[in-house]
Amino acid sequence: MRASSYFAPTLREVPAEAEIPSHKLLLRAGYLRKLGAGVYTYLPLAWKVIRKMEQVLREEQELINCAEMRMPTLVPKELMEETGRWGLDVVYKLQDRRKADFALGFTHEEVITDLARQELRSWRDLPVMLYQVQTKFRDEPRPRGGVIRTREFLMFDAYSFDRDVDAMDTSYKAQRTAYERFFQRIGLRYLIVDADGGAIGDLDNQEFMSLADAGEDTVLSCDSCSYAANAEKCPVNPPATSETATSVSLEEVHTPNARTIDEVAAFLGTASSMFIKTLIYSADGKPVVVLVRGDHTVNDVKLARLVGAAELELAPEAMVVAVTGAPVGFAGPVGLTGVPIYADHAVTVLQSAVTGANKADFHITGVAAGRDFTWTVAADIRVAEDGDSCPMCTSGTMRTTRGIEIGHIFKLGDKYSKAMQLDVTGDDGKLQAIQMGCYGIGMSRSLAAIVEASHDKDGIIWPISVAPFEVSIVVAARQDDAQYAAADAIYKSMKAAGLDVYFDDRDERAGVKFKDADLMGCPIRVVVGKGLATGVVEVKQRGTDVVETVALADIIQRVTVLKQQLLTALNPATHHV
RNA sequence: CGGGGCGUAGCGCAGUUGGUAGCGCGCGACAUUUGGGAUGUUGAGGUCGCAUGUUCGAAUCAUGUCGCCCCGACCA
Repeated sequence: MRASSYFAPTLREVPAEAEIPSHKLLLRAGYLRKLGAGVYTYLPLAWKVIRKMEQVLREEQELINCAEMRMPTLVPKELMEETGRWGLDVVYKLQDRRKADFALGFTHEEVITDLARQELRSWRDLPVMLYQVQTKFRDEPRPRGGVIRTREFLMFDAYSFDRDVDAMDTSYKAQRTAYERFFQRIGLRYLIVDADGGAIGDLDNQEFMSLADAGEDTVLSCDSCSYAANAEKCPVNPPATSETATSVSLEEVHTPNARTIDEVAAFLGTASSMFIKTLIYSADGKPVVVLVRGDHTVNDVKLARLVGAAELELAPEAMVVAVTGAPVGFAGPVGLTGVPIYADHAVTVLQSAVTGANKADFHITGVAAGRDFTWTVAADIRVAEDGDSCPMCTSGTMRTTRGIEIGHIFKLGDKYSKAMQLDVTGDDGKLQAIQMGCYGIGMSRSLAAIVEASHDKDGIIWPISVAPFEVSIVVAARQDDAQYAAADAIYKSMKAAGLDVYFDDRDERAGVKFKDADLMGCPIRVVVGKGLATGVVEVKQRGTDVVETVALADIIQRVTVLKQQLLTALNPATHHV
């Protein structure tokens, strides 16, 4: 491709809307433009990267016998109602001229399951794995981070259909391997973490996380074993030792205007870890009391699963007053009756704690768990934190980092097949529900994740497997006939040699072209300039400062070898994450 | 949806006590330059997000509204 007739509008200044590196660079380097909040146009460069990612994905899916297909974007309301998802807030809805309702596909379990139940008859038809790469629509409450979370985005989604749980496990593992190879080949380092399945279910599911400061998720990983989990999933070990019982007695203390843990802790001069944080939740409209240590945070996901509530949120003020008899900020477990009390393990060993007195402007000190209050259920309901002991190997320590969720694989079991009567005749002649799995990769998000992980102050540094161009040629002085002729000849022969090459033949000053080349981020740069007088050109790898001088006659050969080396470095057989 | 911030030229921004708009970059032309975002001369480009109101007069004040960004909620 010749720059003189290409469309890659670069910006010298960073648009005010961008904050994270990938967003800034993708805008500046001419990959993306915003149309509205969470709605982006992928300019030629970005689209080319996406297409290259897709190609790698296709090769890997082919290896596990997963076939590409394409489902509609318009999904009839009736189908969505079968699984109860028509009413979800994230669904974009529209009507046709006959007033028929449709959803814009935000995922395709319903469509694929409908197809499968019409076509799959016998266990002999299984297994089947299918995938597509398609635009998804979700009415996100808050799009953010450029292309990290958008309302319209490109996603790979695959679905597996198996006769039983063992076969489903096999499909799940095959996809996991395909994912590992895919991410390695596109040069994106990742961590596989245990995750919460959200509304889709609570069977085995794992997320592929690209570690980045701009990530939306908190990831905990063990510094000793290989265990890692999303913070919303990560189990917390119960306290190893219980505190020795003390004979401190209860004392009511006046704490005027001190409502938060920090305020009361400062007022009393007591550490927040000695507090019992008492929160009133509304679980499907009914009050529930939750106790965690003052320095801990309630894990809403764990709590919702424990309580078994569909809707769980902090109770409105009126409910708090009704339950505790005090305004918000003075709740405590002592003397609370008639409401289920869920206590985190860490709370059940406290022996001289501070908590609210269920009375305005008063707290109680010297509170002993078991002696002064009891609980309905003691469980793990707090968010895991940096420094916690590992729930798997118990000898390691968990450390936190931020991560971008680039892939998620799920075992669905029979959740959708039962809801939608997807069954086949088994080898015993009886109908049985199919075991499903579903697998997703955020393509546009992965694009951003690569940039987050691979850039410097000058621009993007693409892994060669997905770079928009493998090589970029810069003619230092376009108006020098000899230079231009040489560069043009190199360009043509590189194309003939099968290299994906970008030729910056614009009549710009050399500096401008160098800056743009760095921004764009192609892995190999060839400069045709002064050296031409002695028959040489320069070769430089993006991200390094080593400049190689290569004889004109050897340039194709040299660049081809370099390309091969860079590709080999990304090969799953040799590339260890 | 709650909290905070911002809407003025393609991009980044300024605009005083209310008097009908400016700077830098970018863009066009010309000249001089030419290996890391050149310099000079000159030129084009704006219903100041939108609406209503106050006023002789509104980018500026008031009310409303729309949009965008960040934090939180939310995120199959």
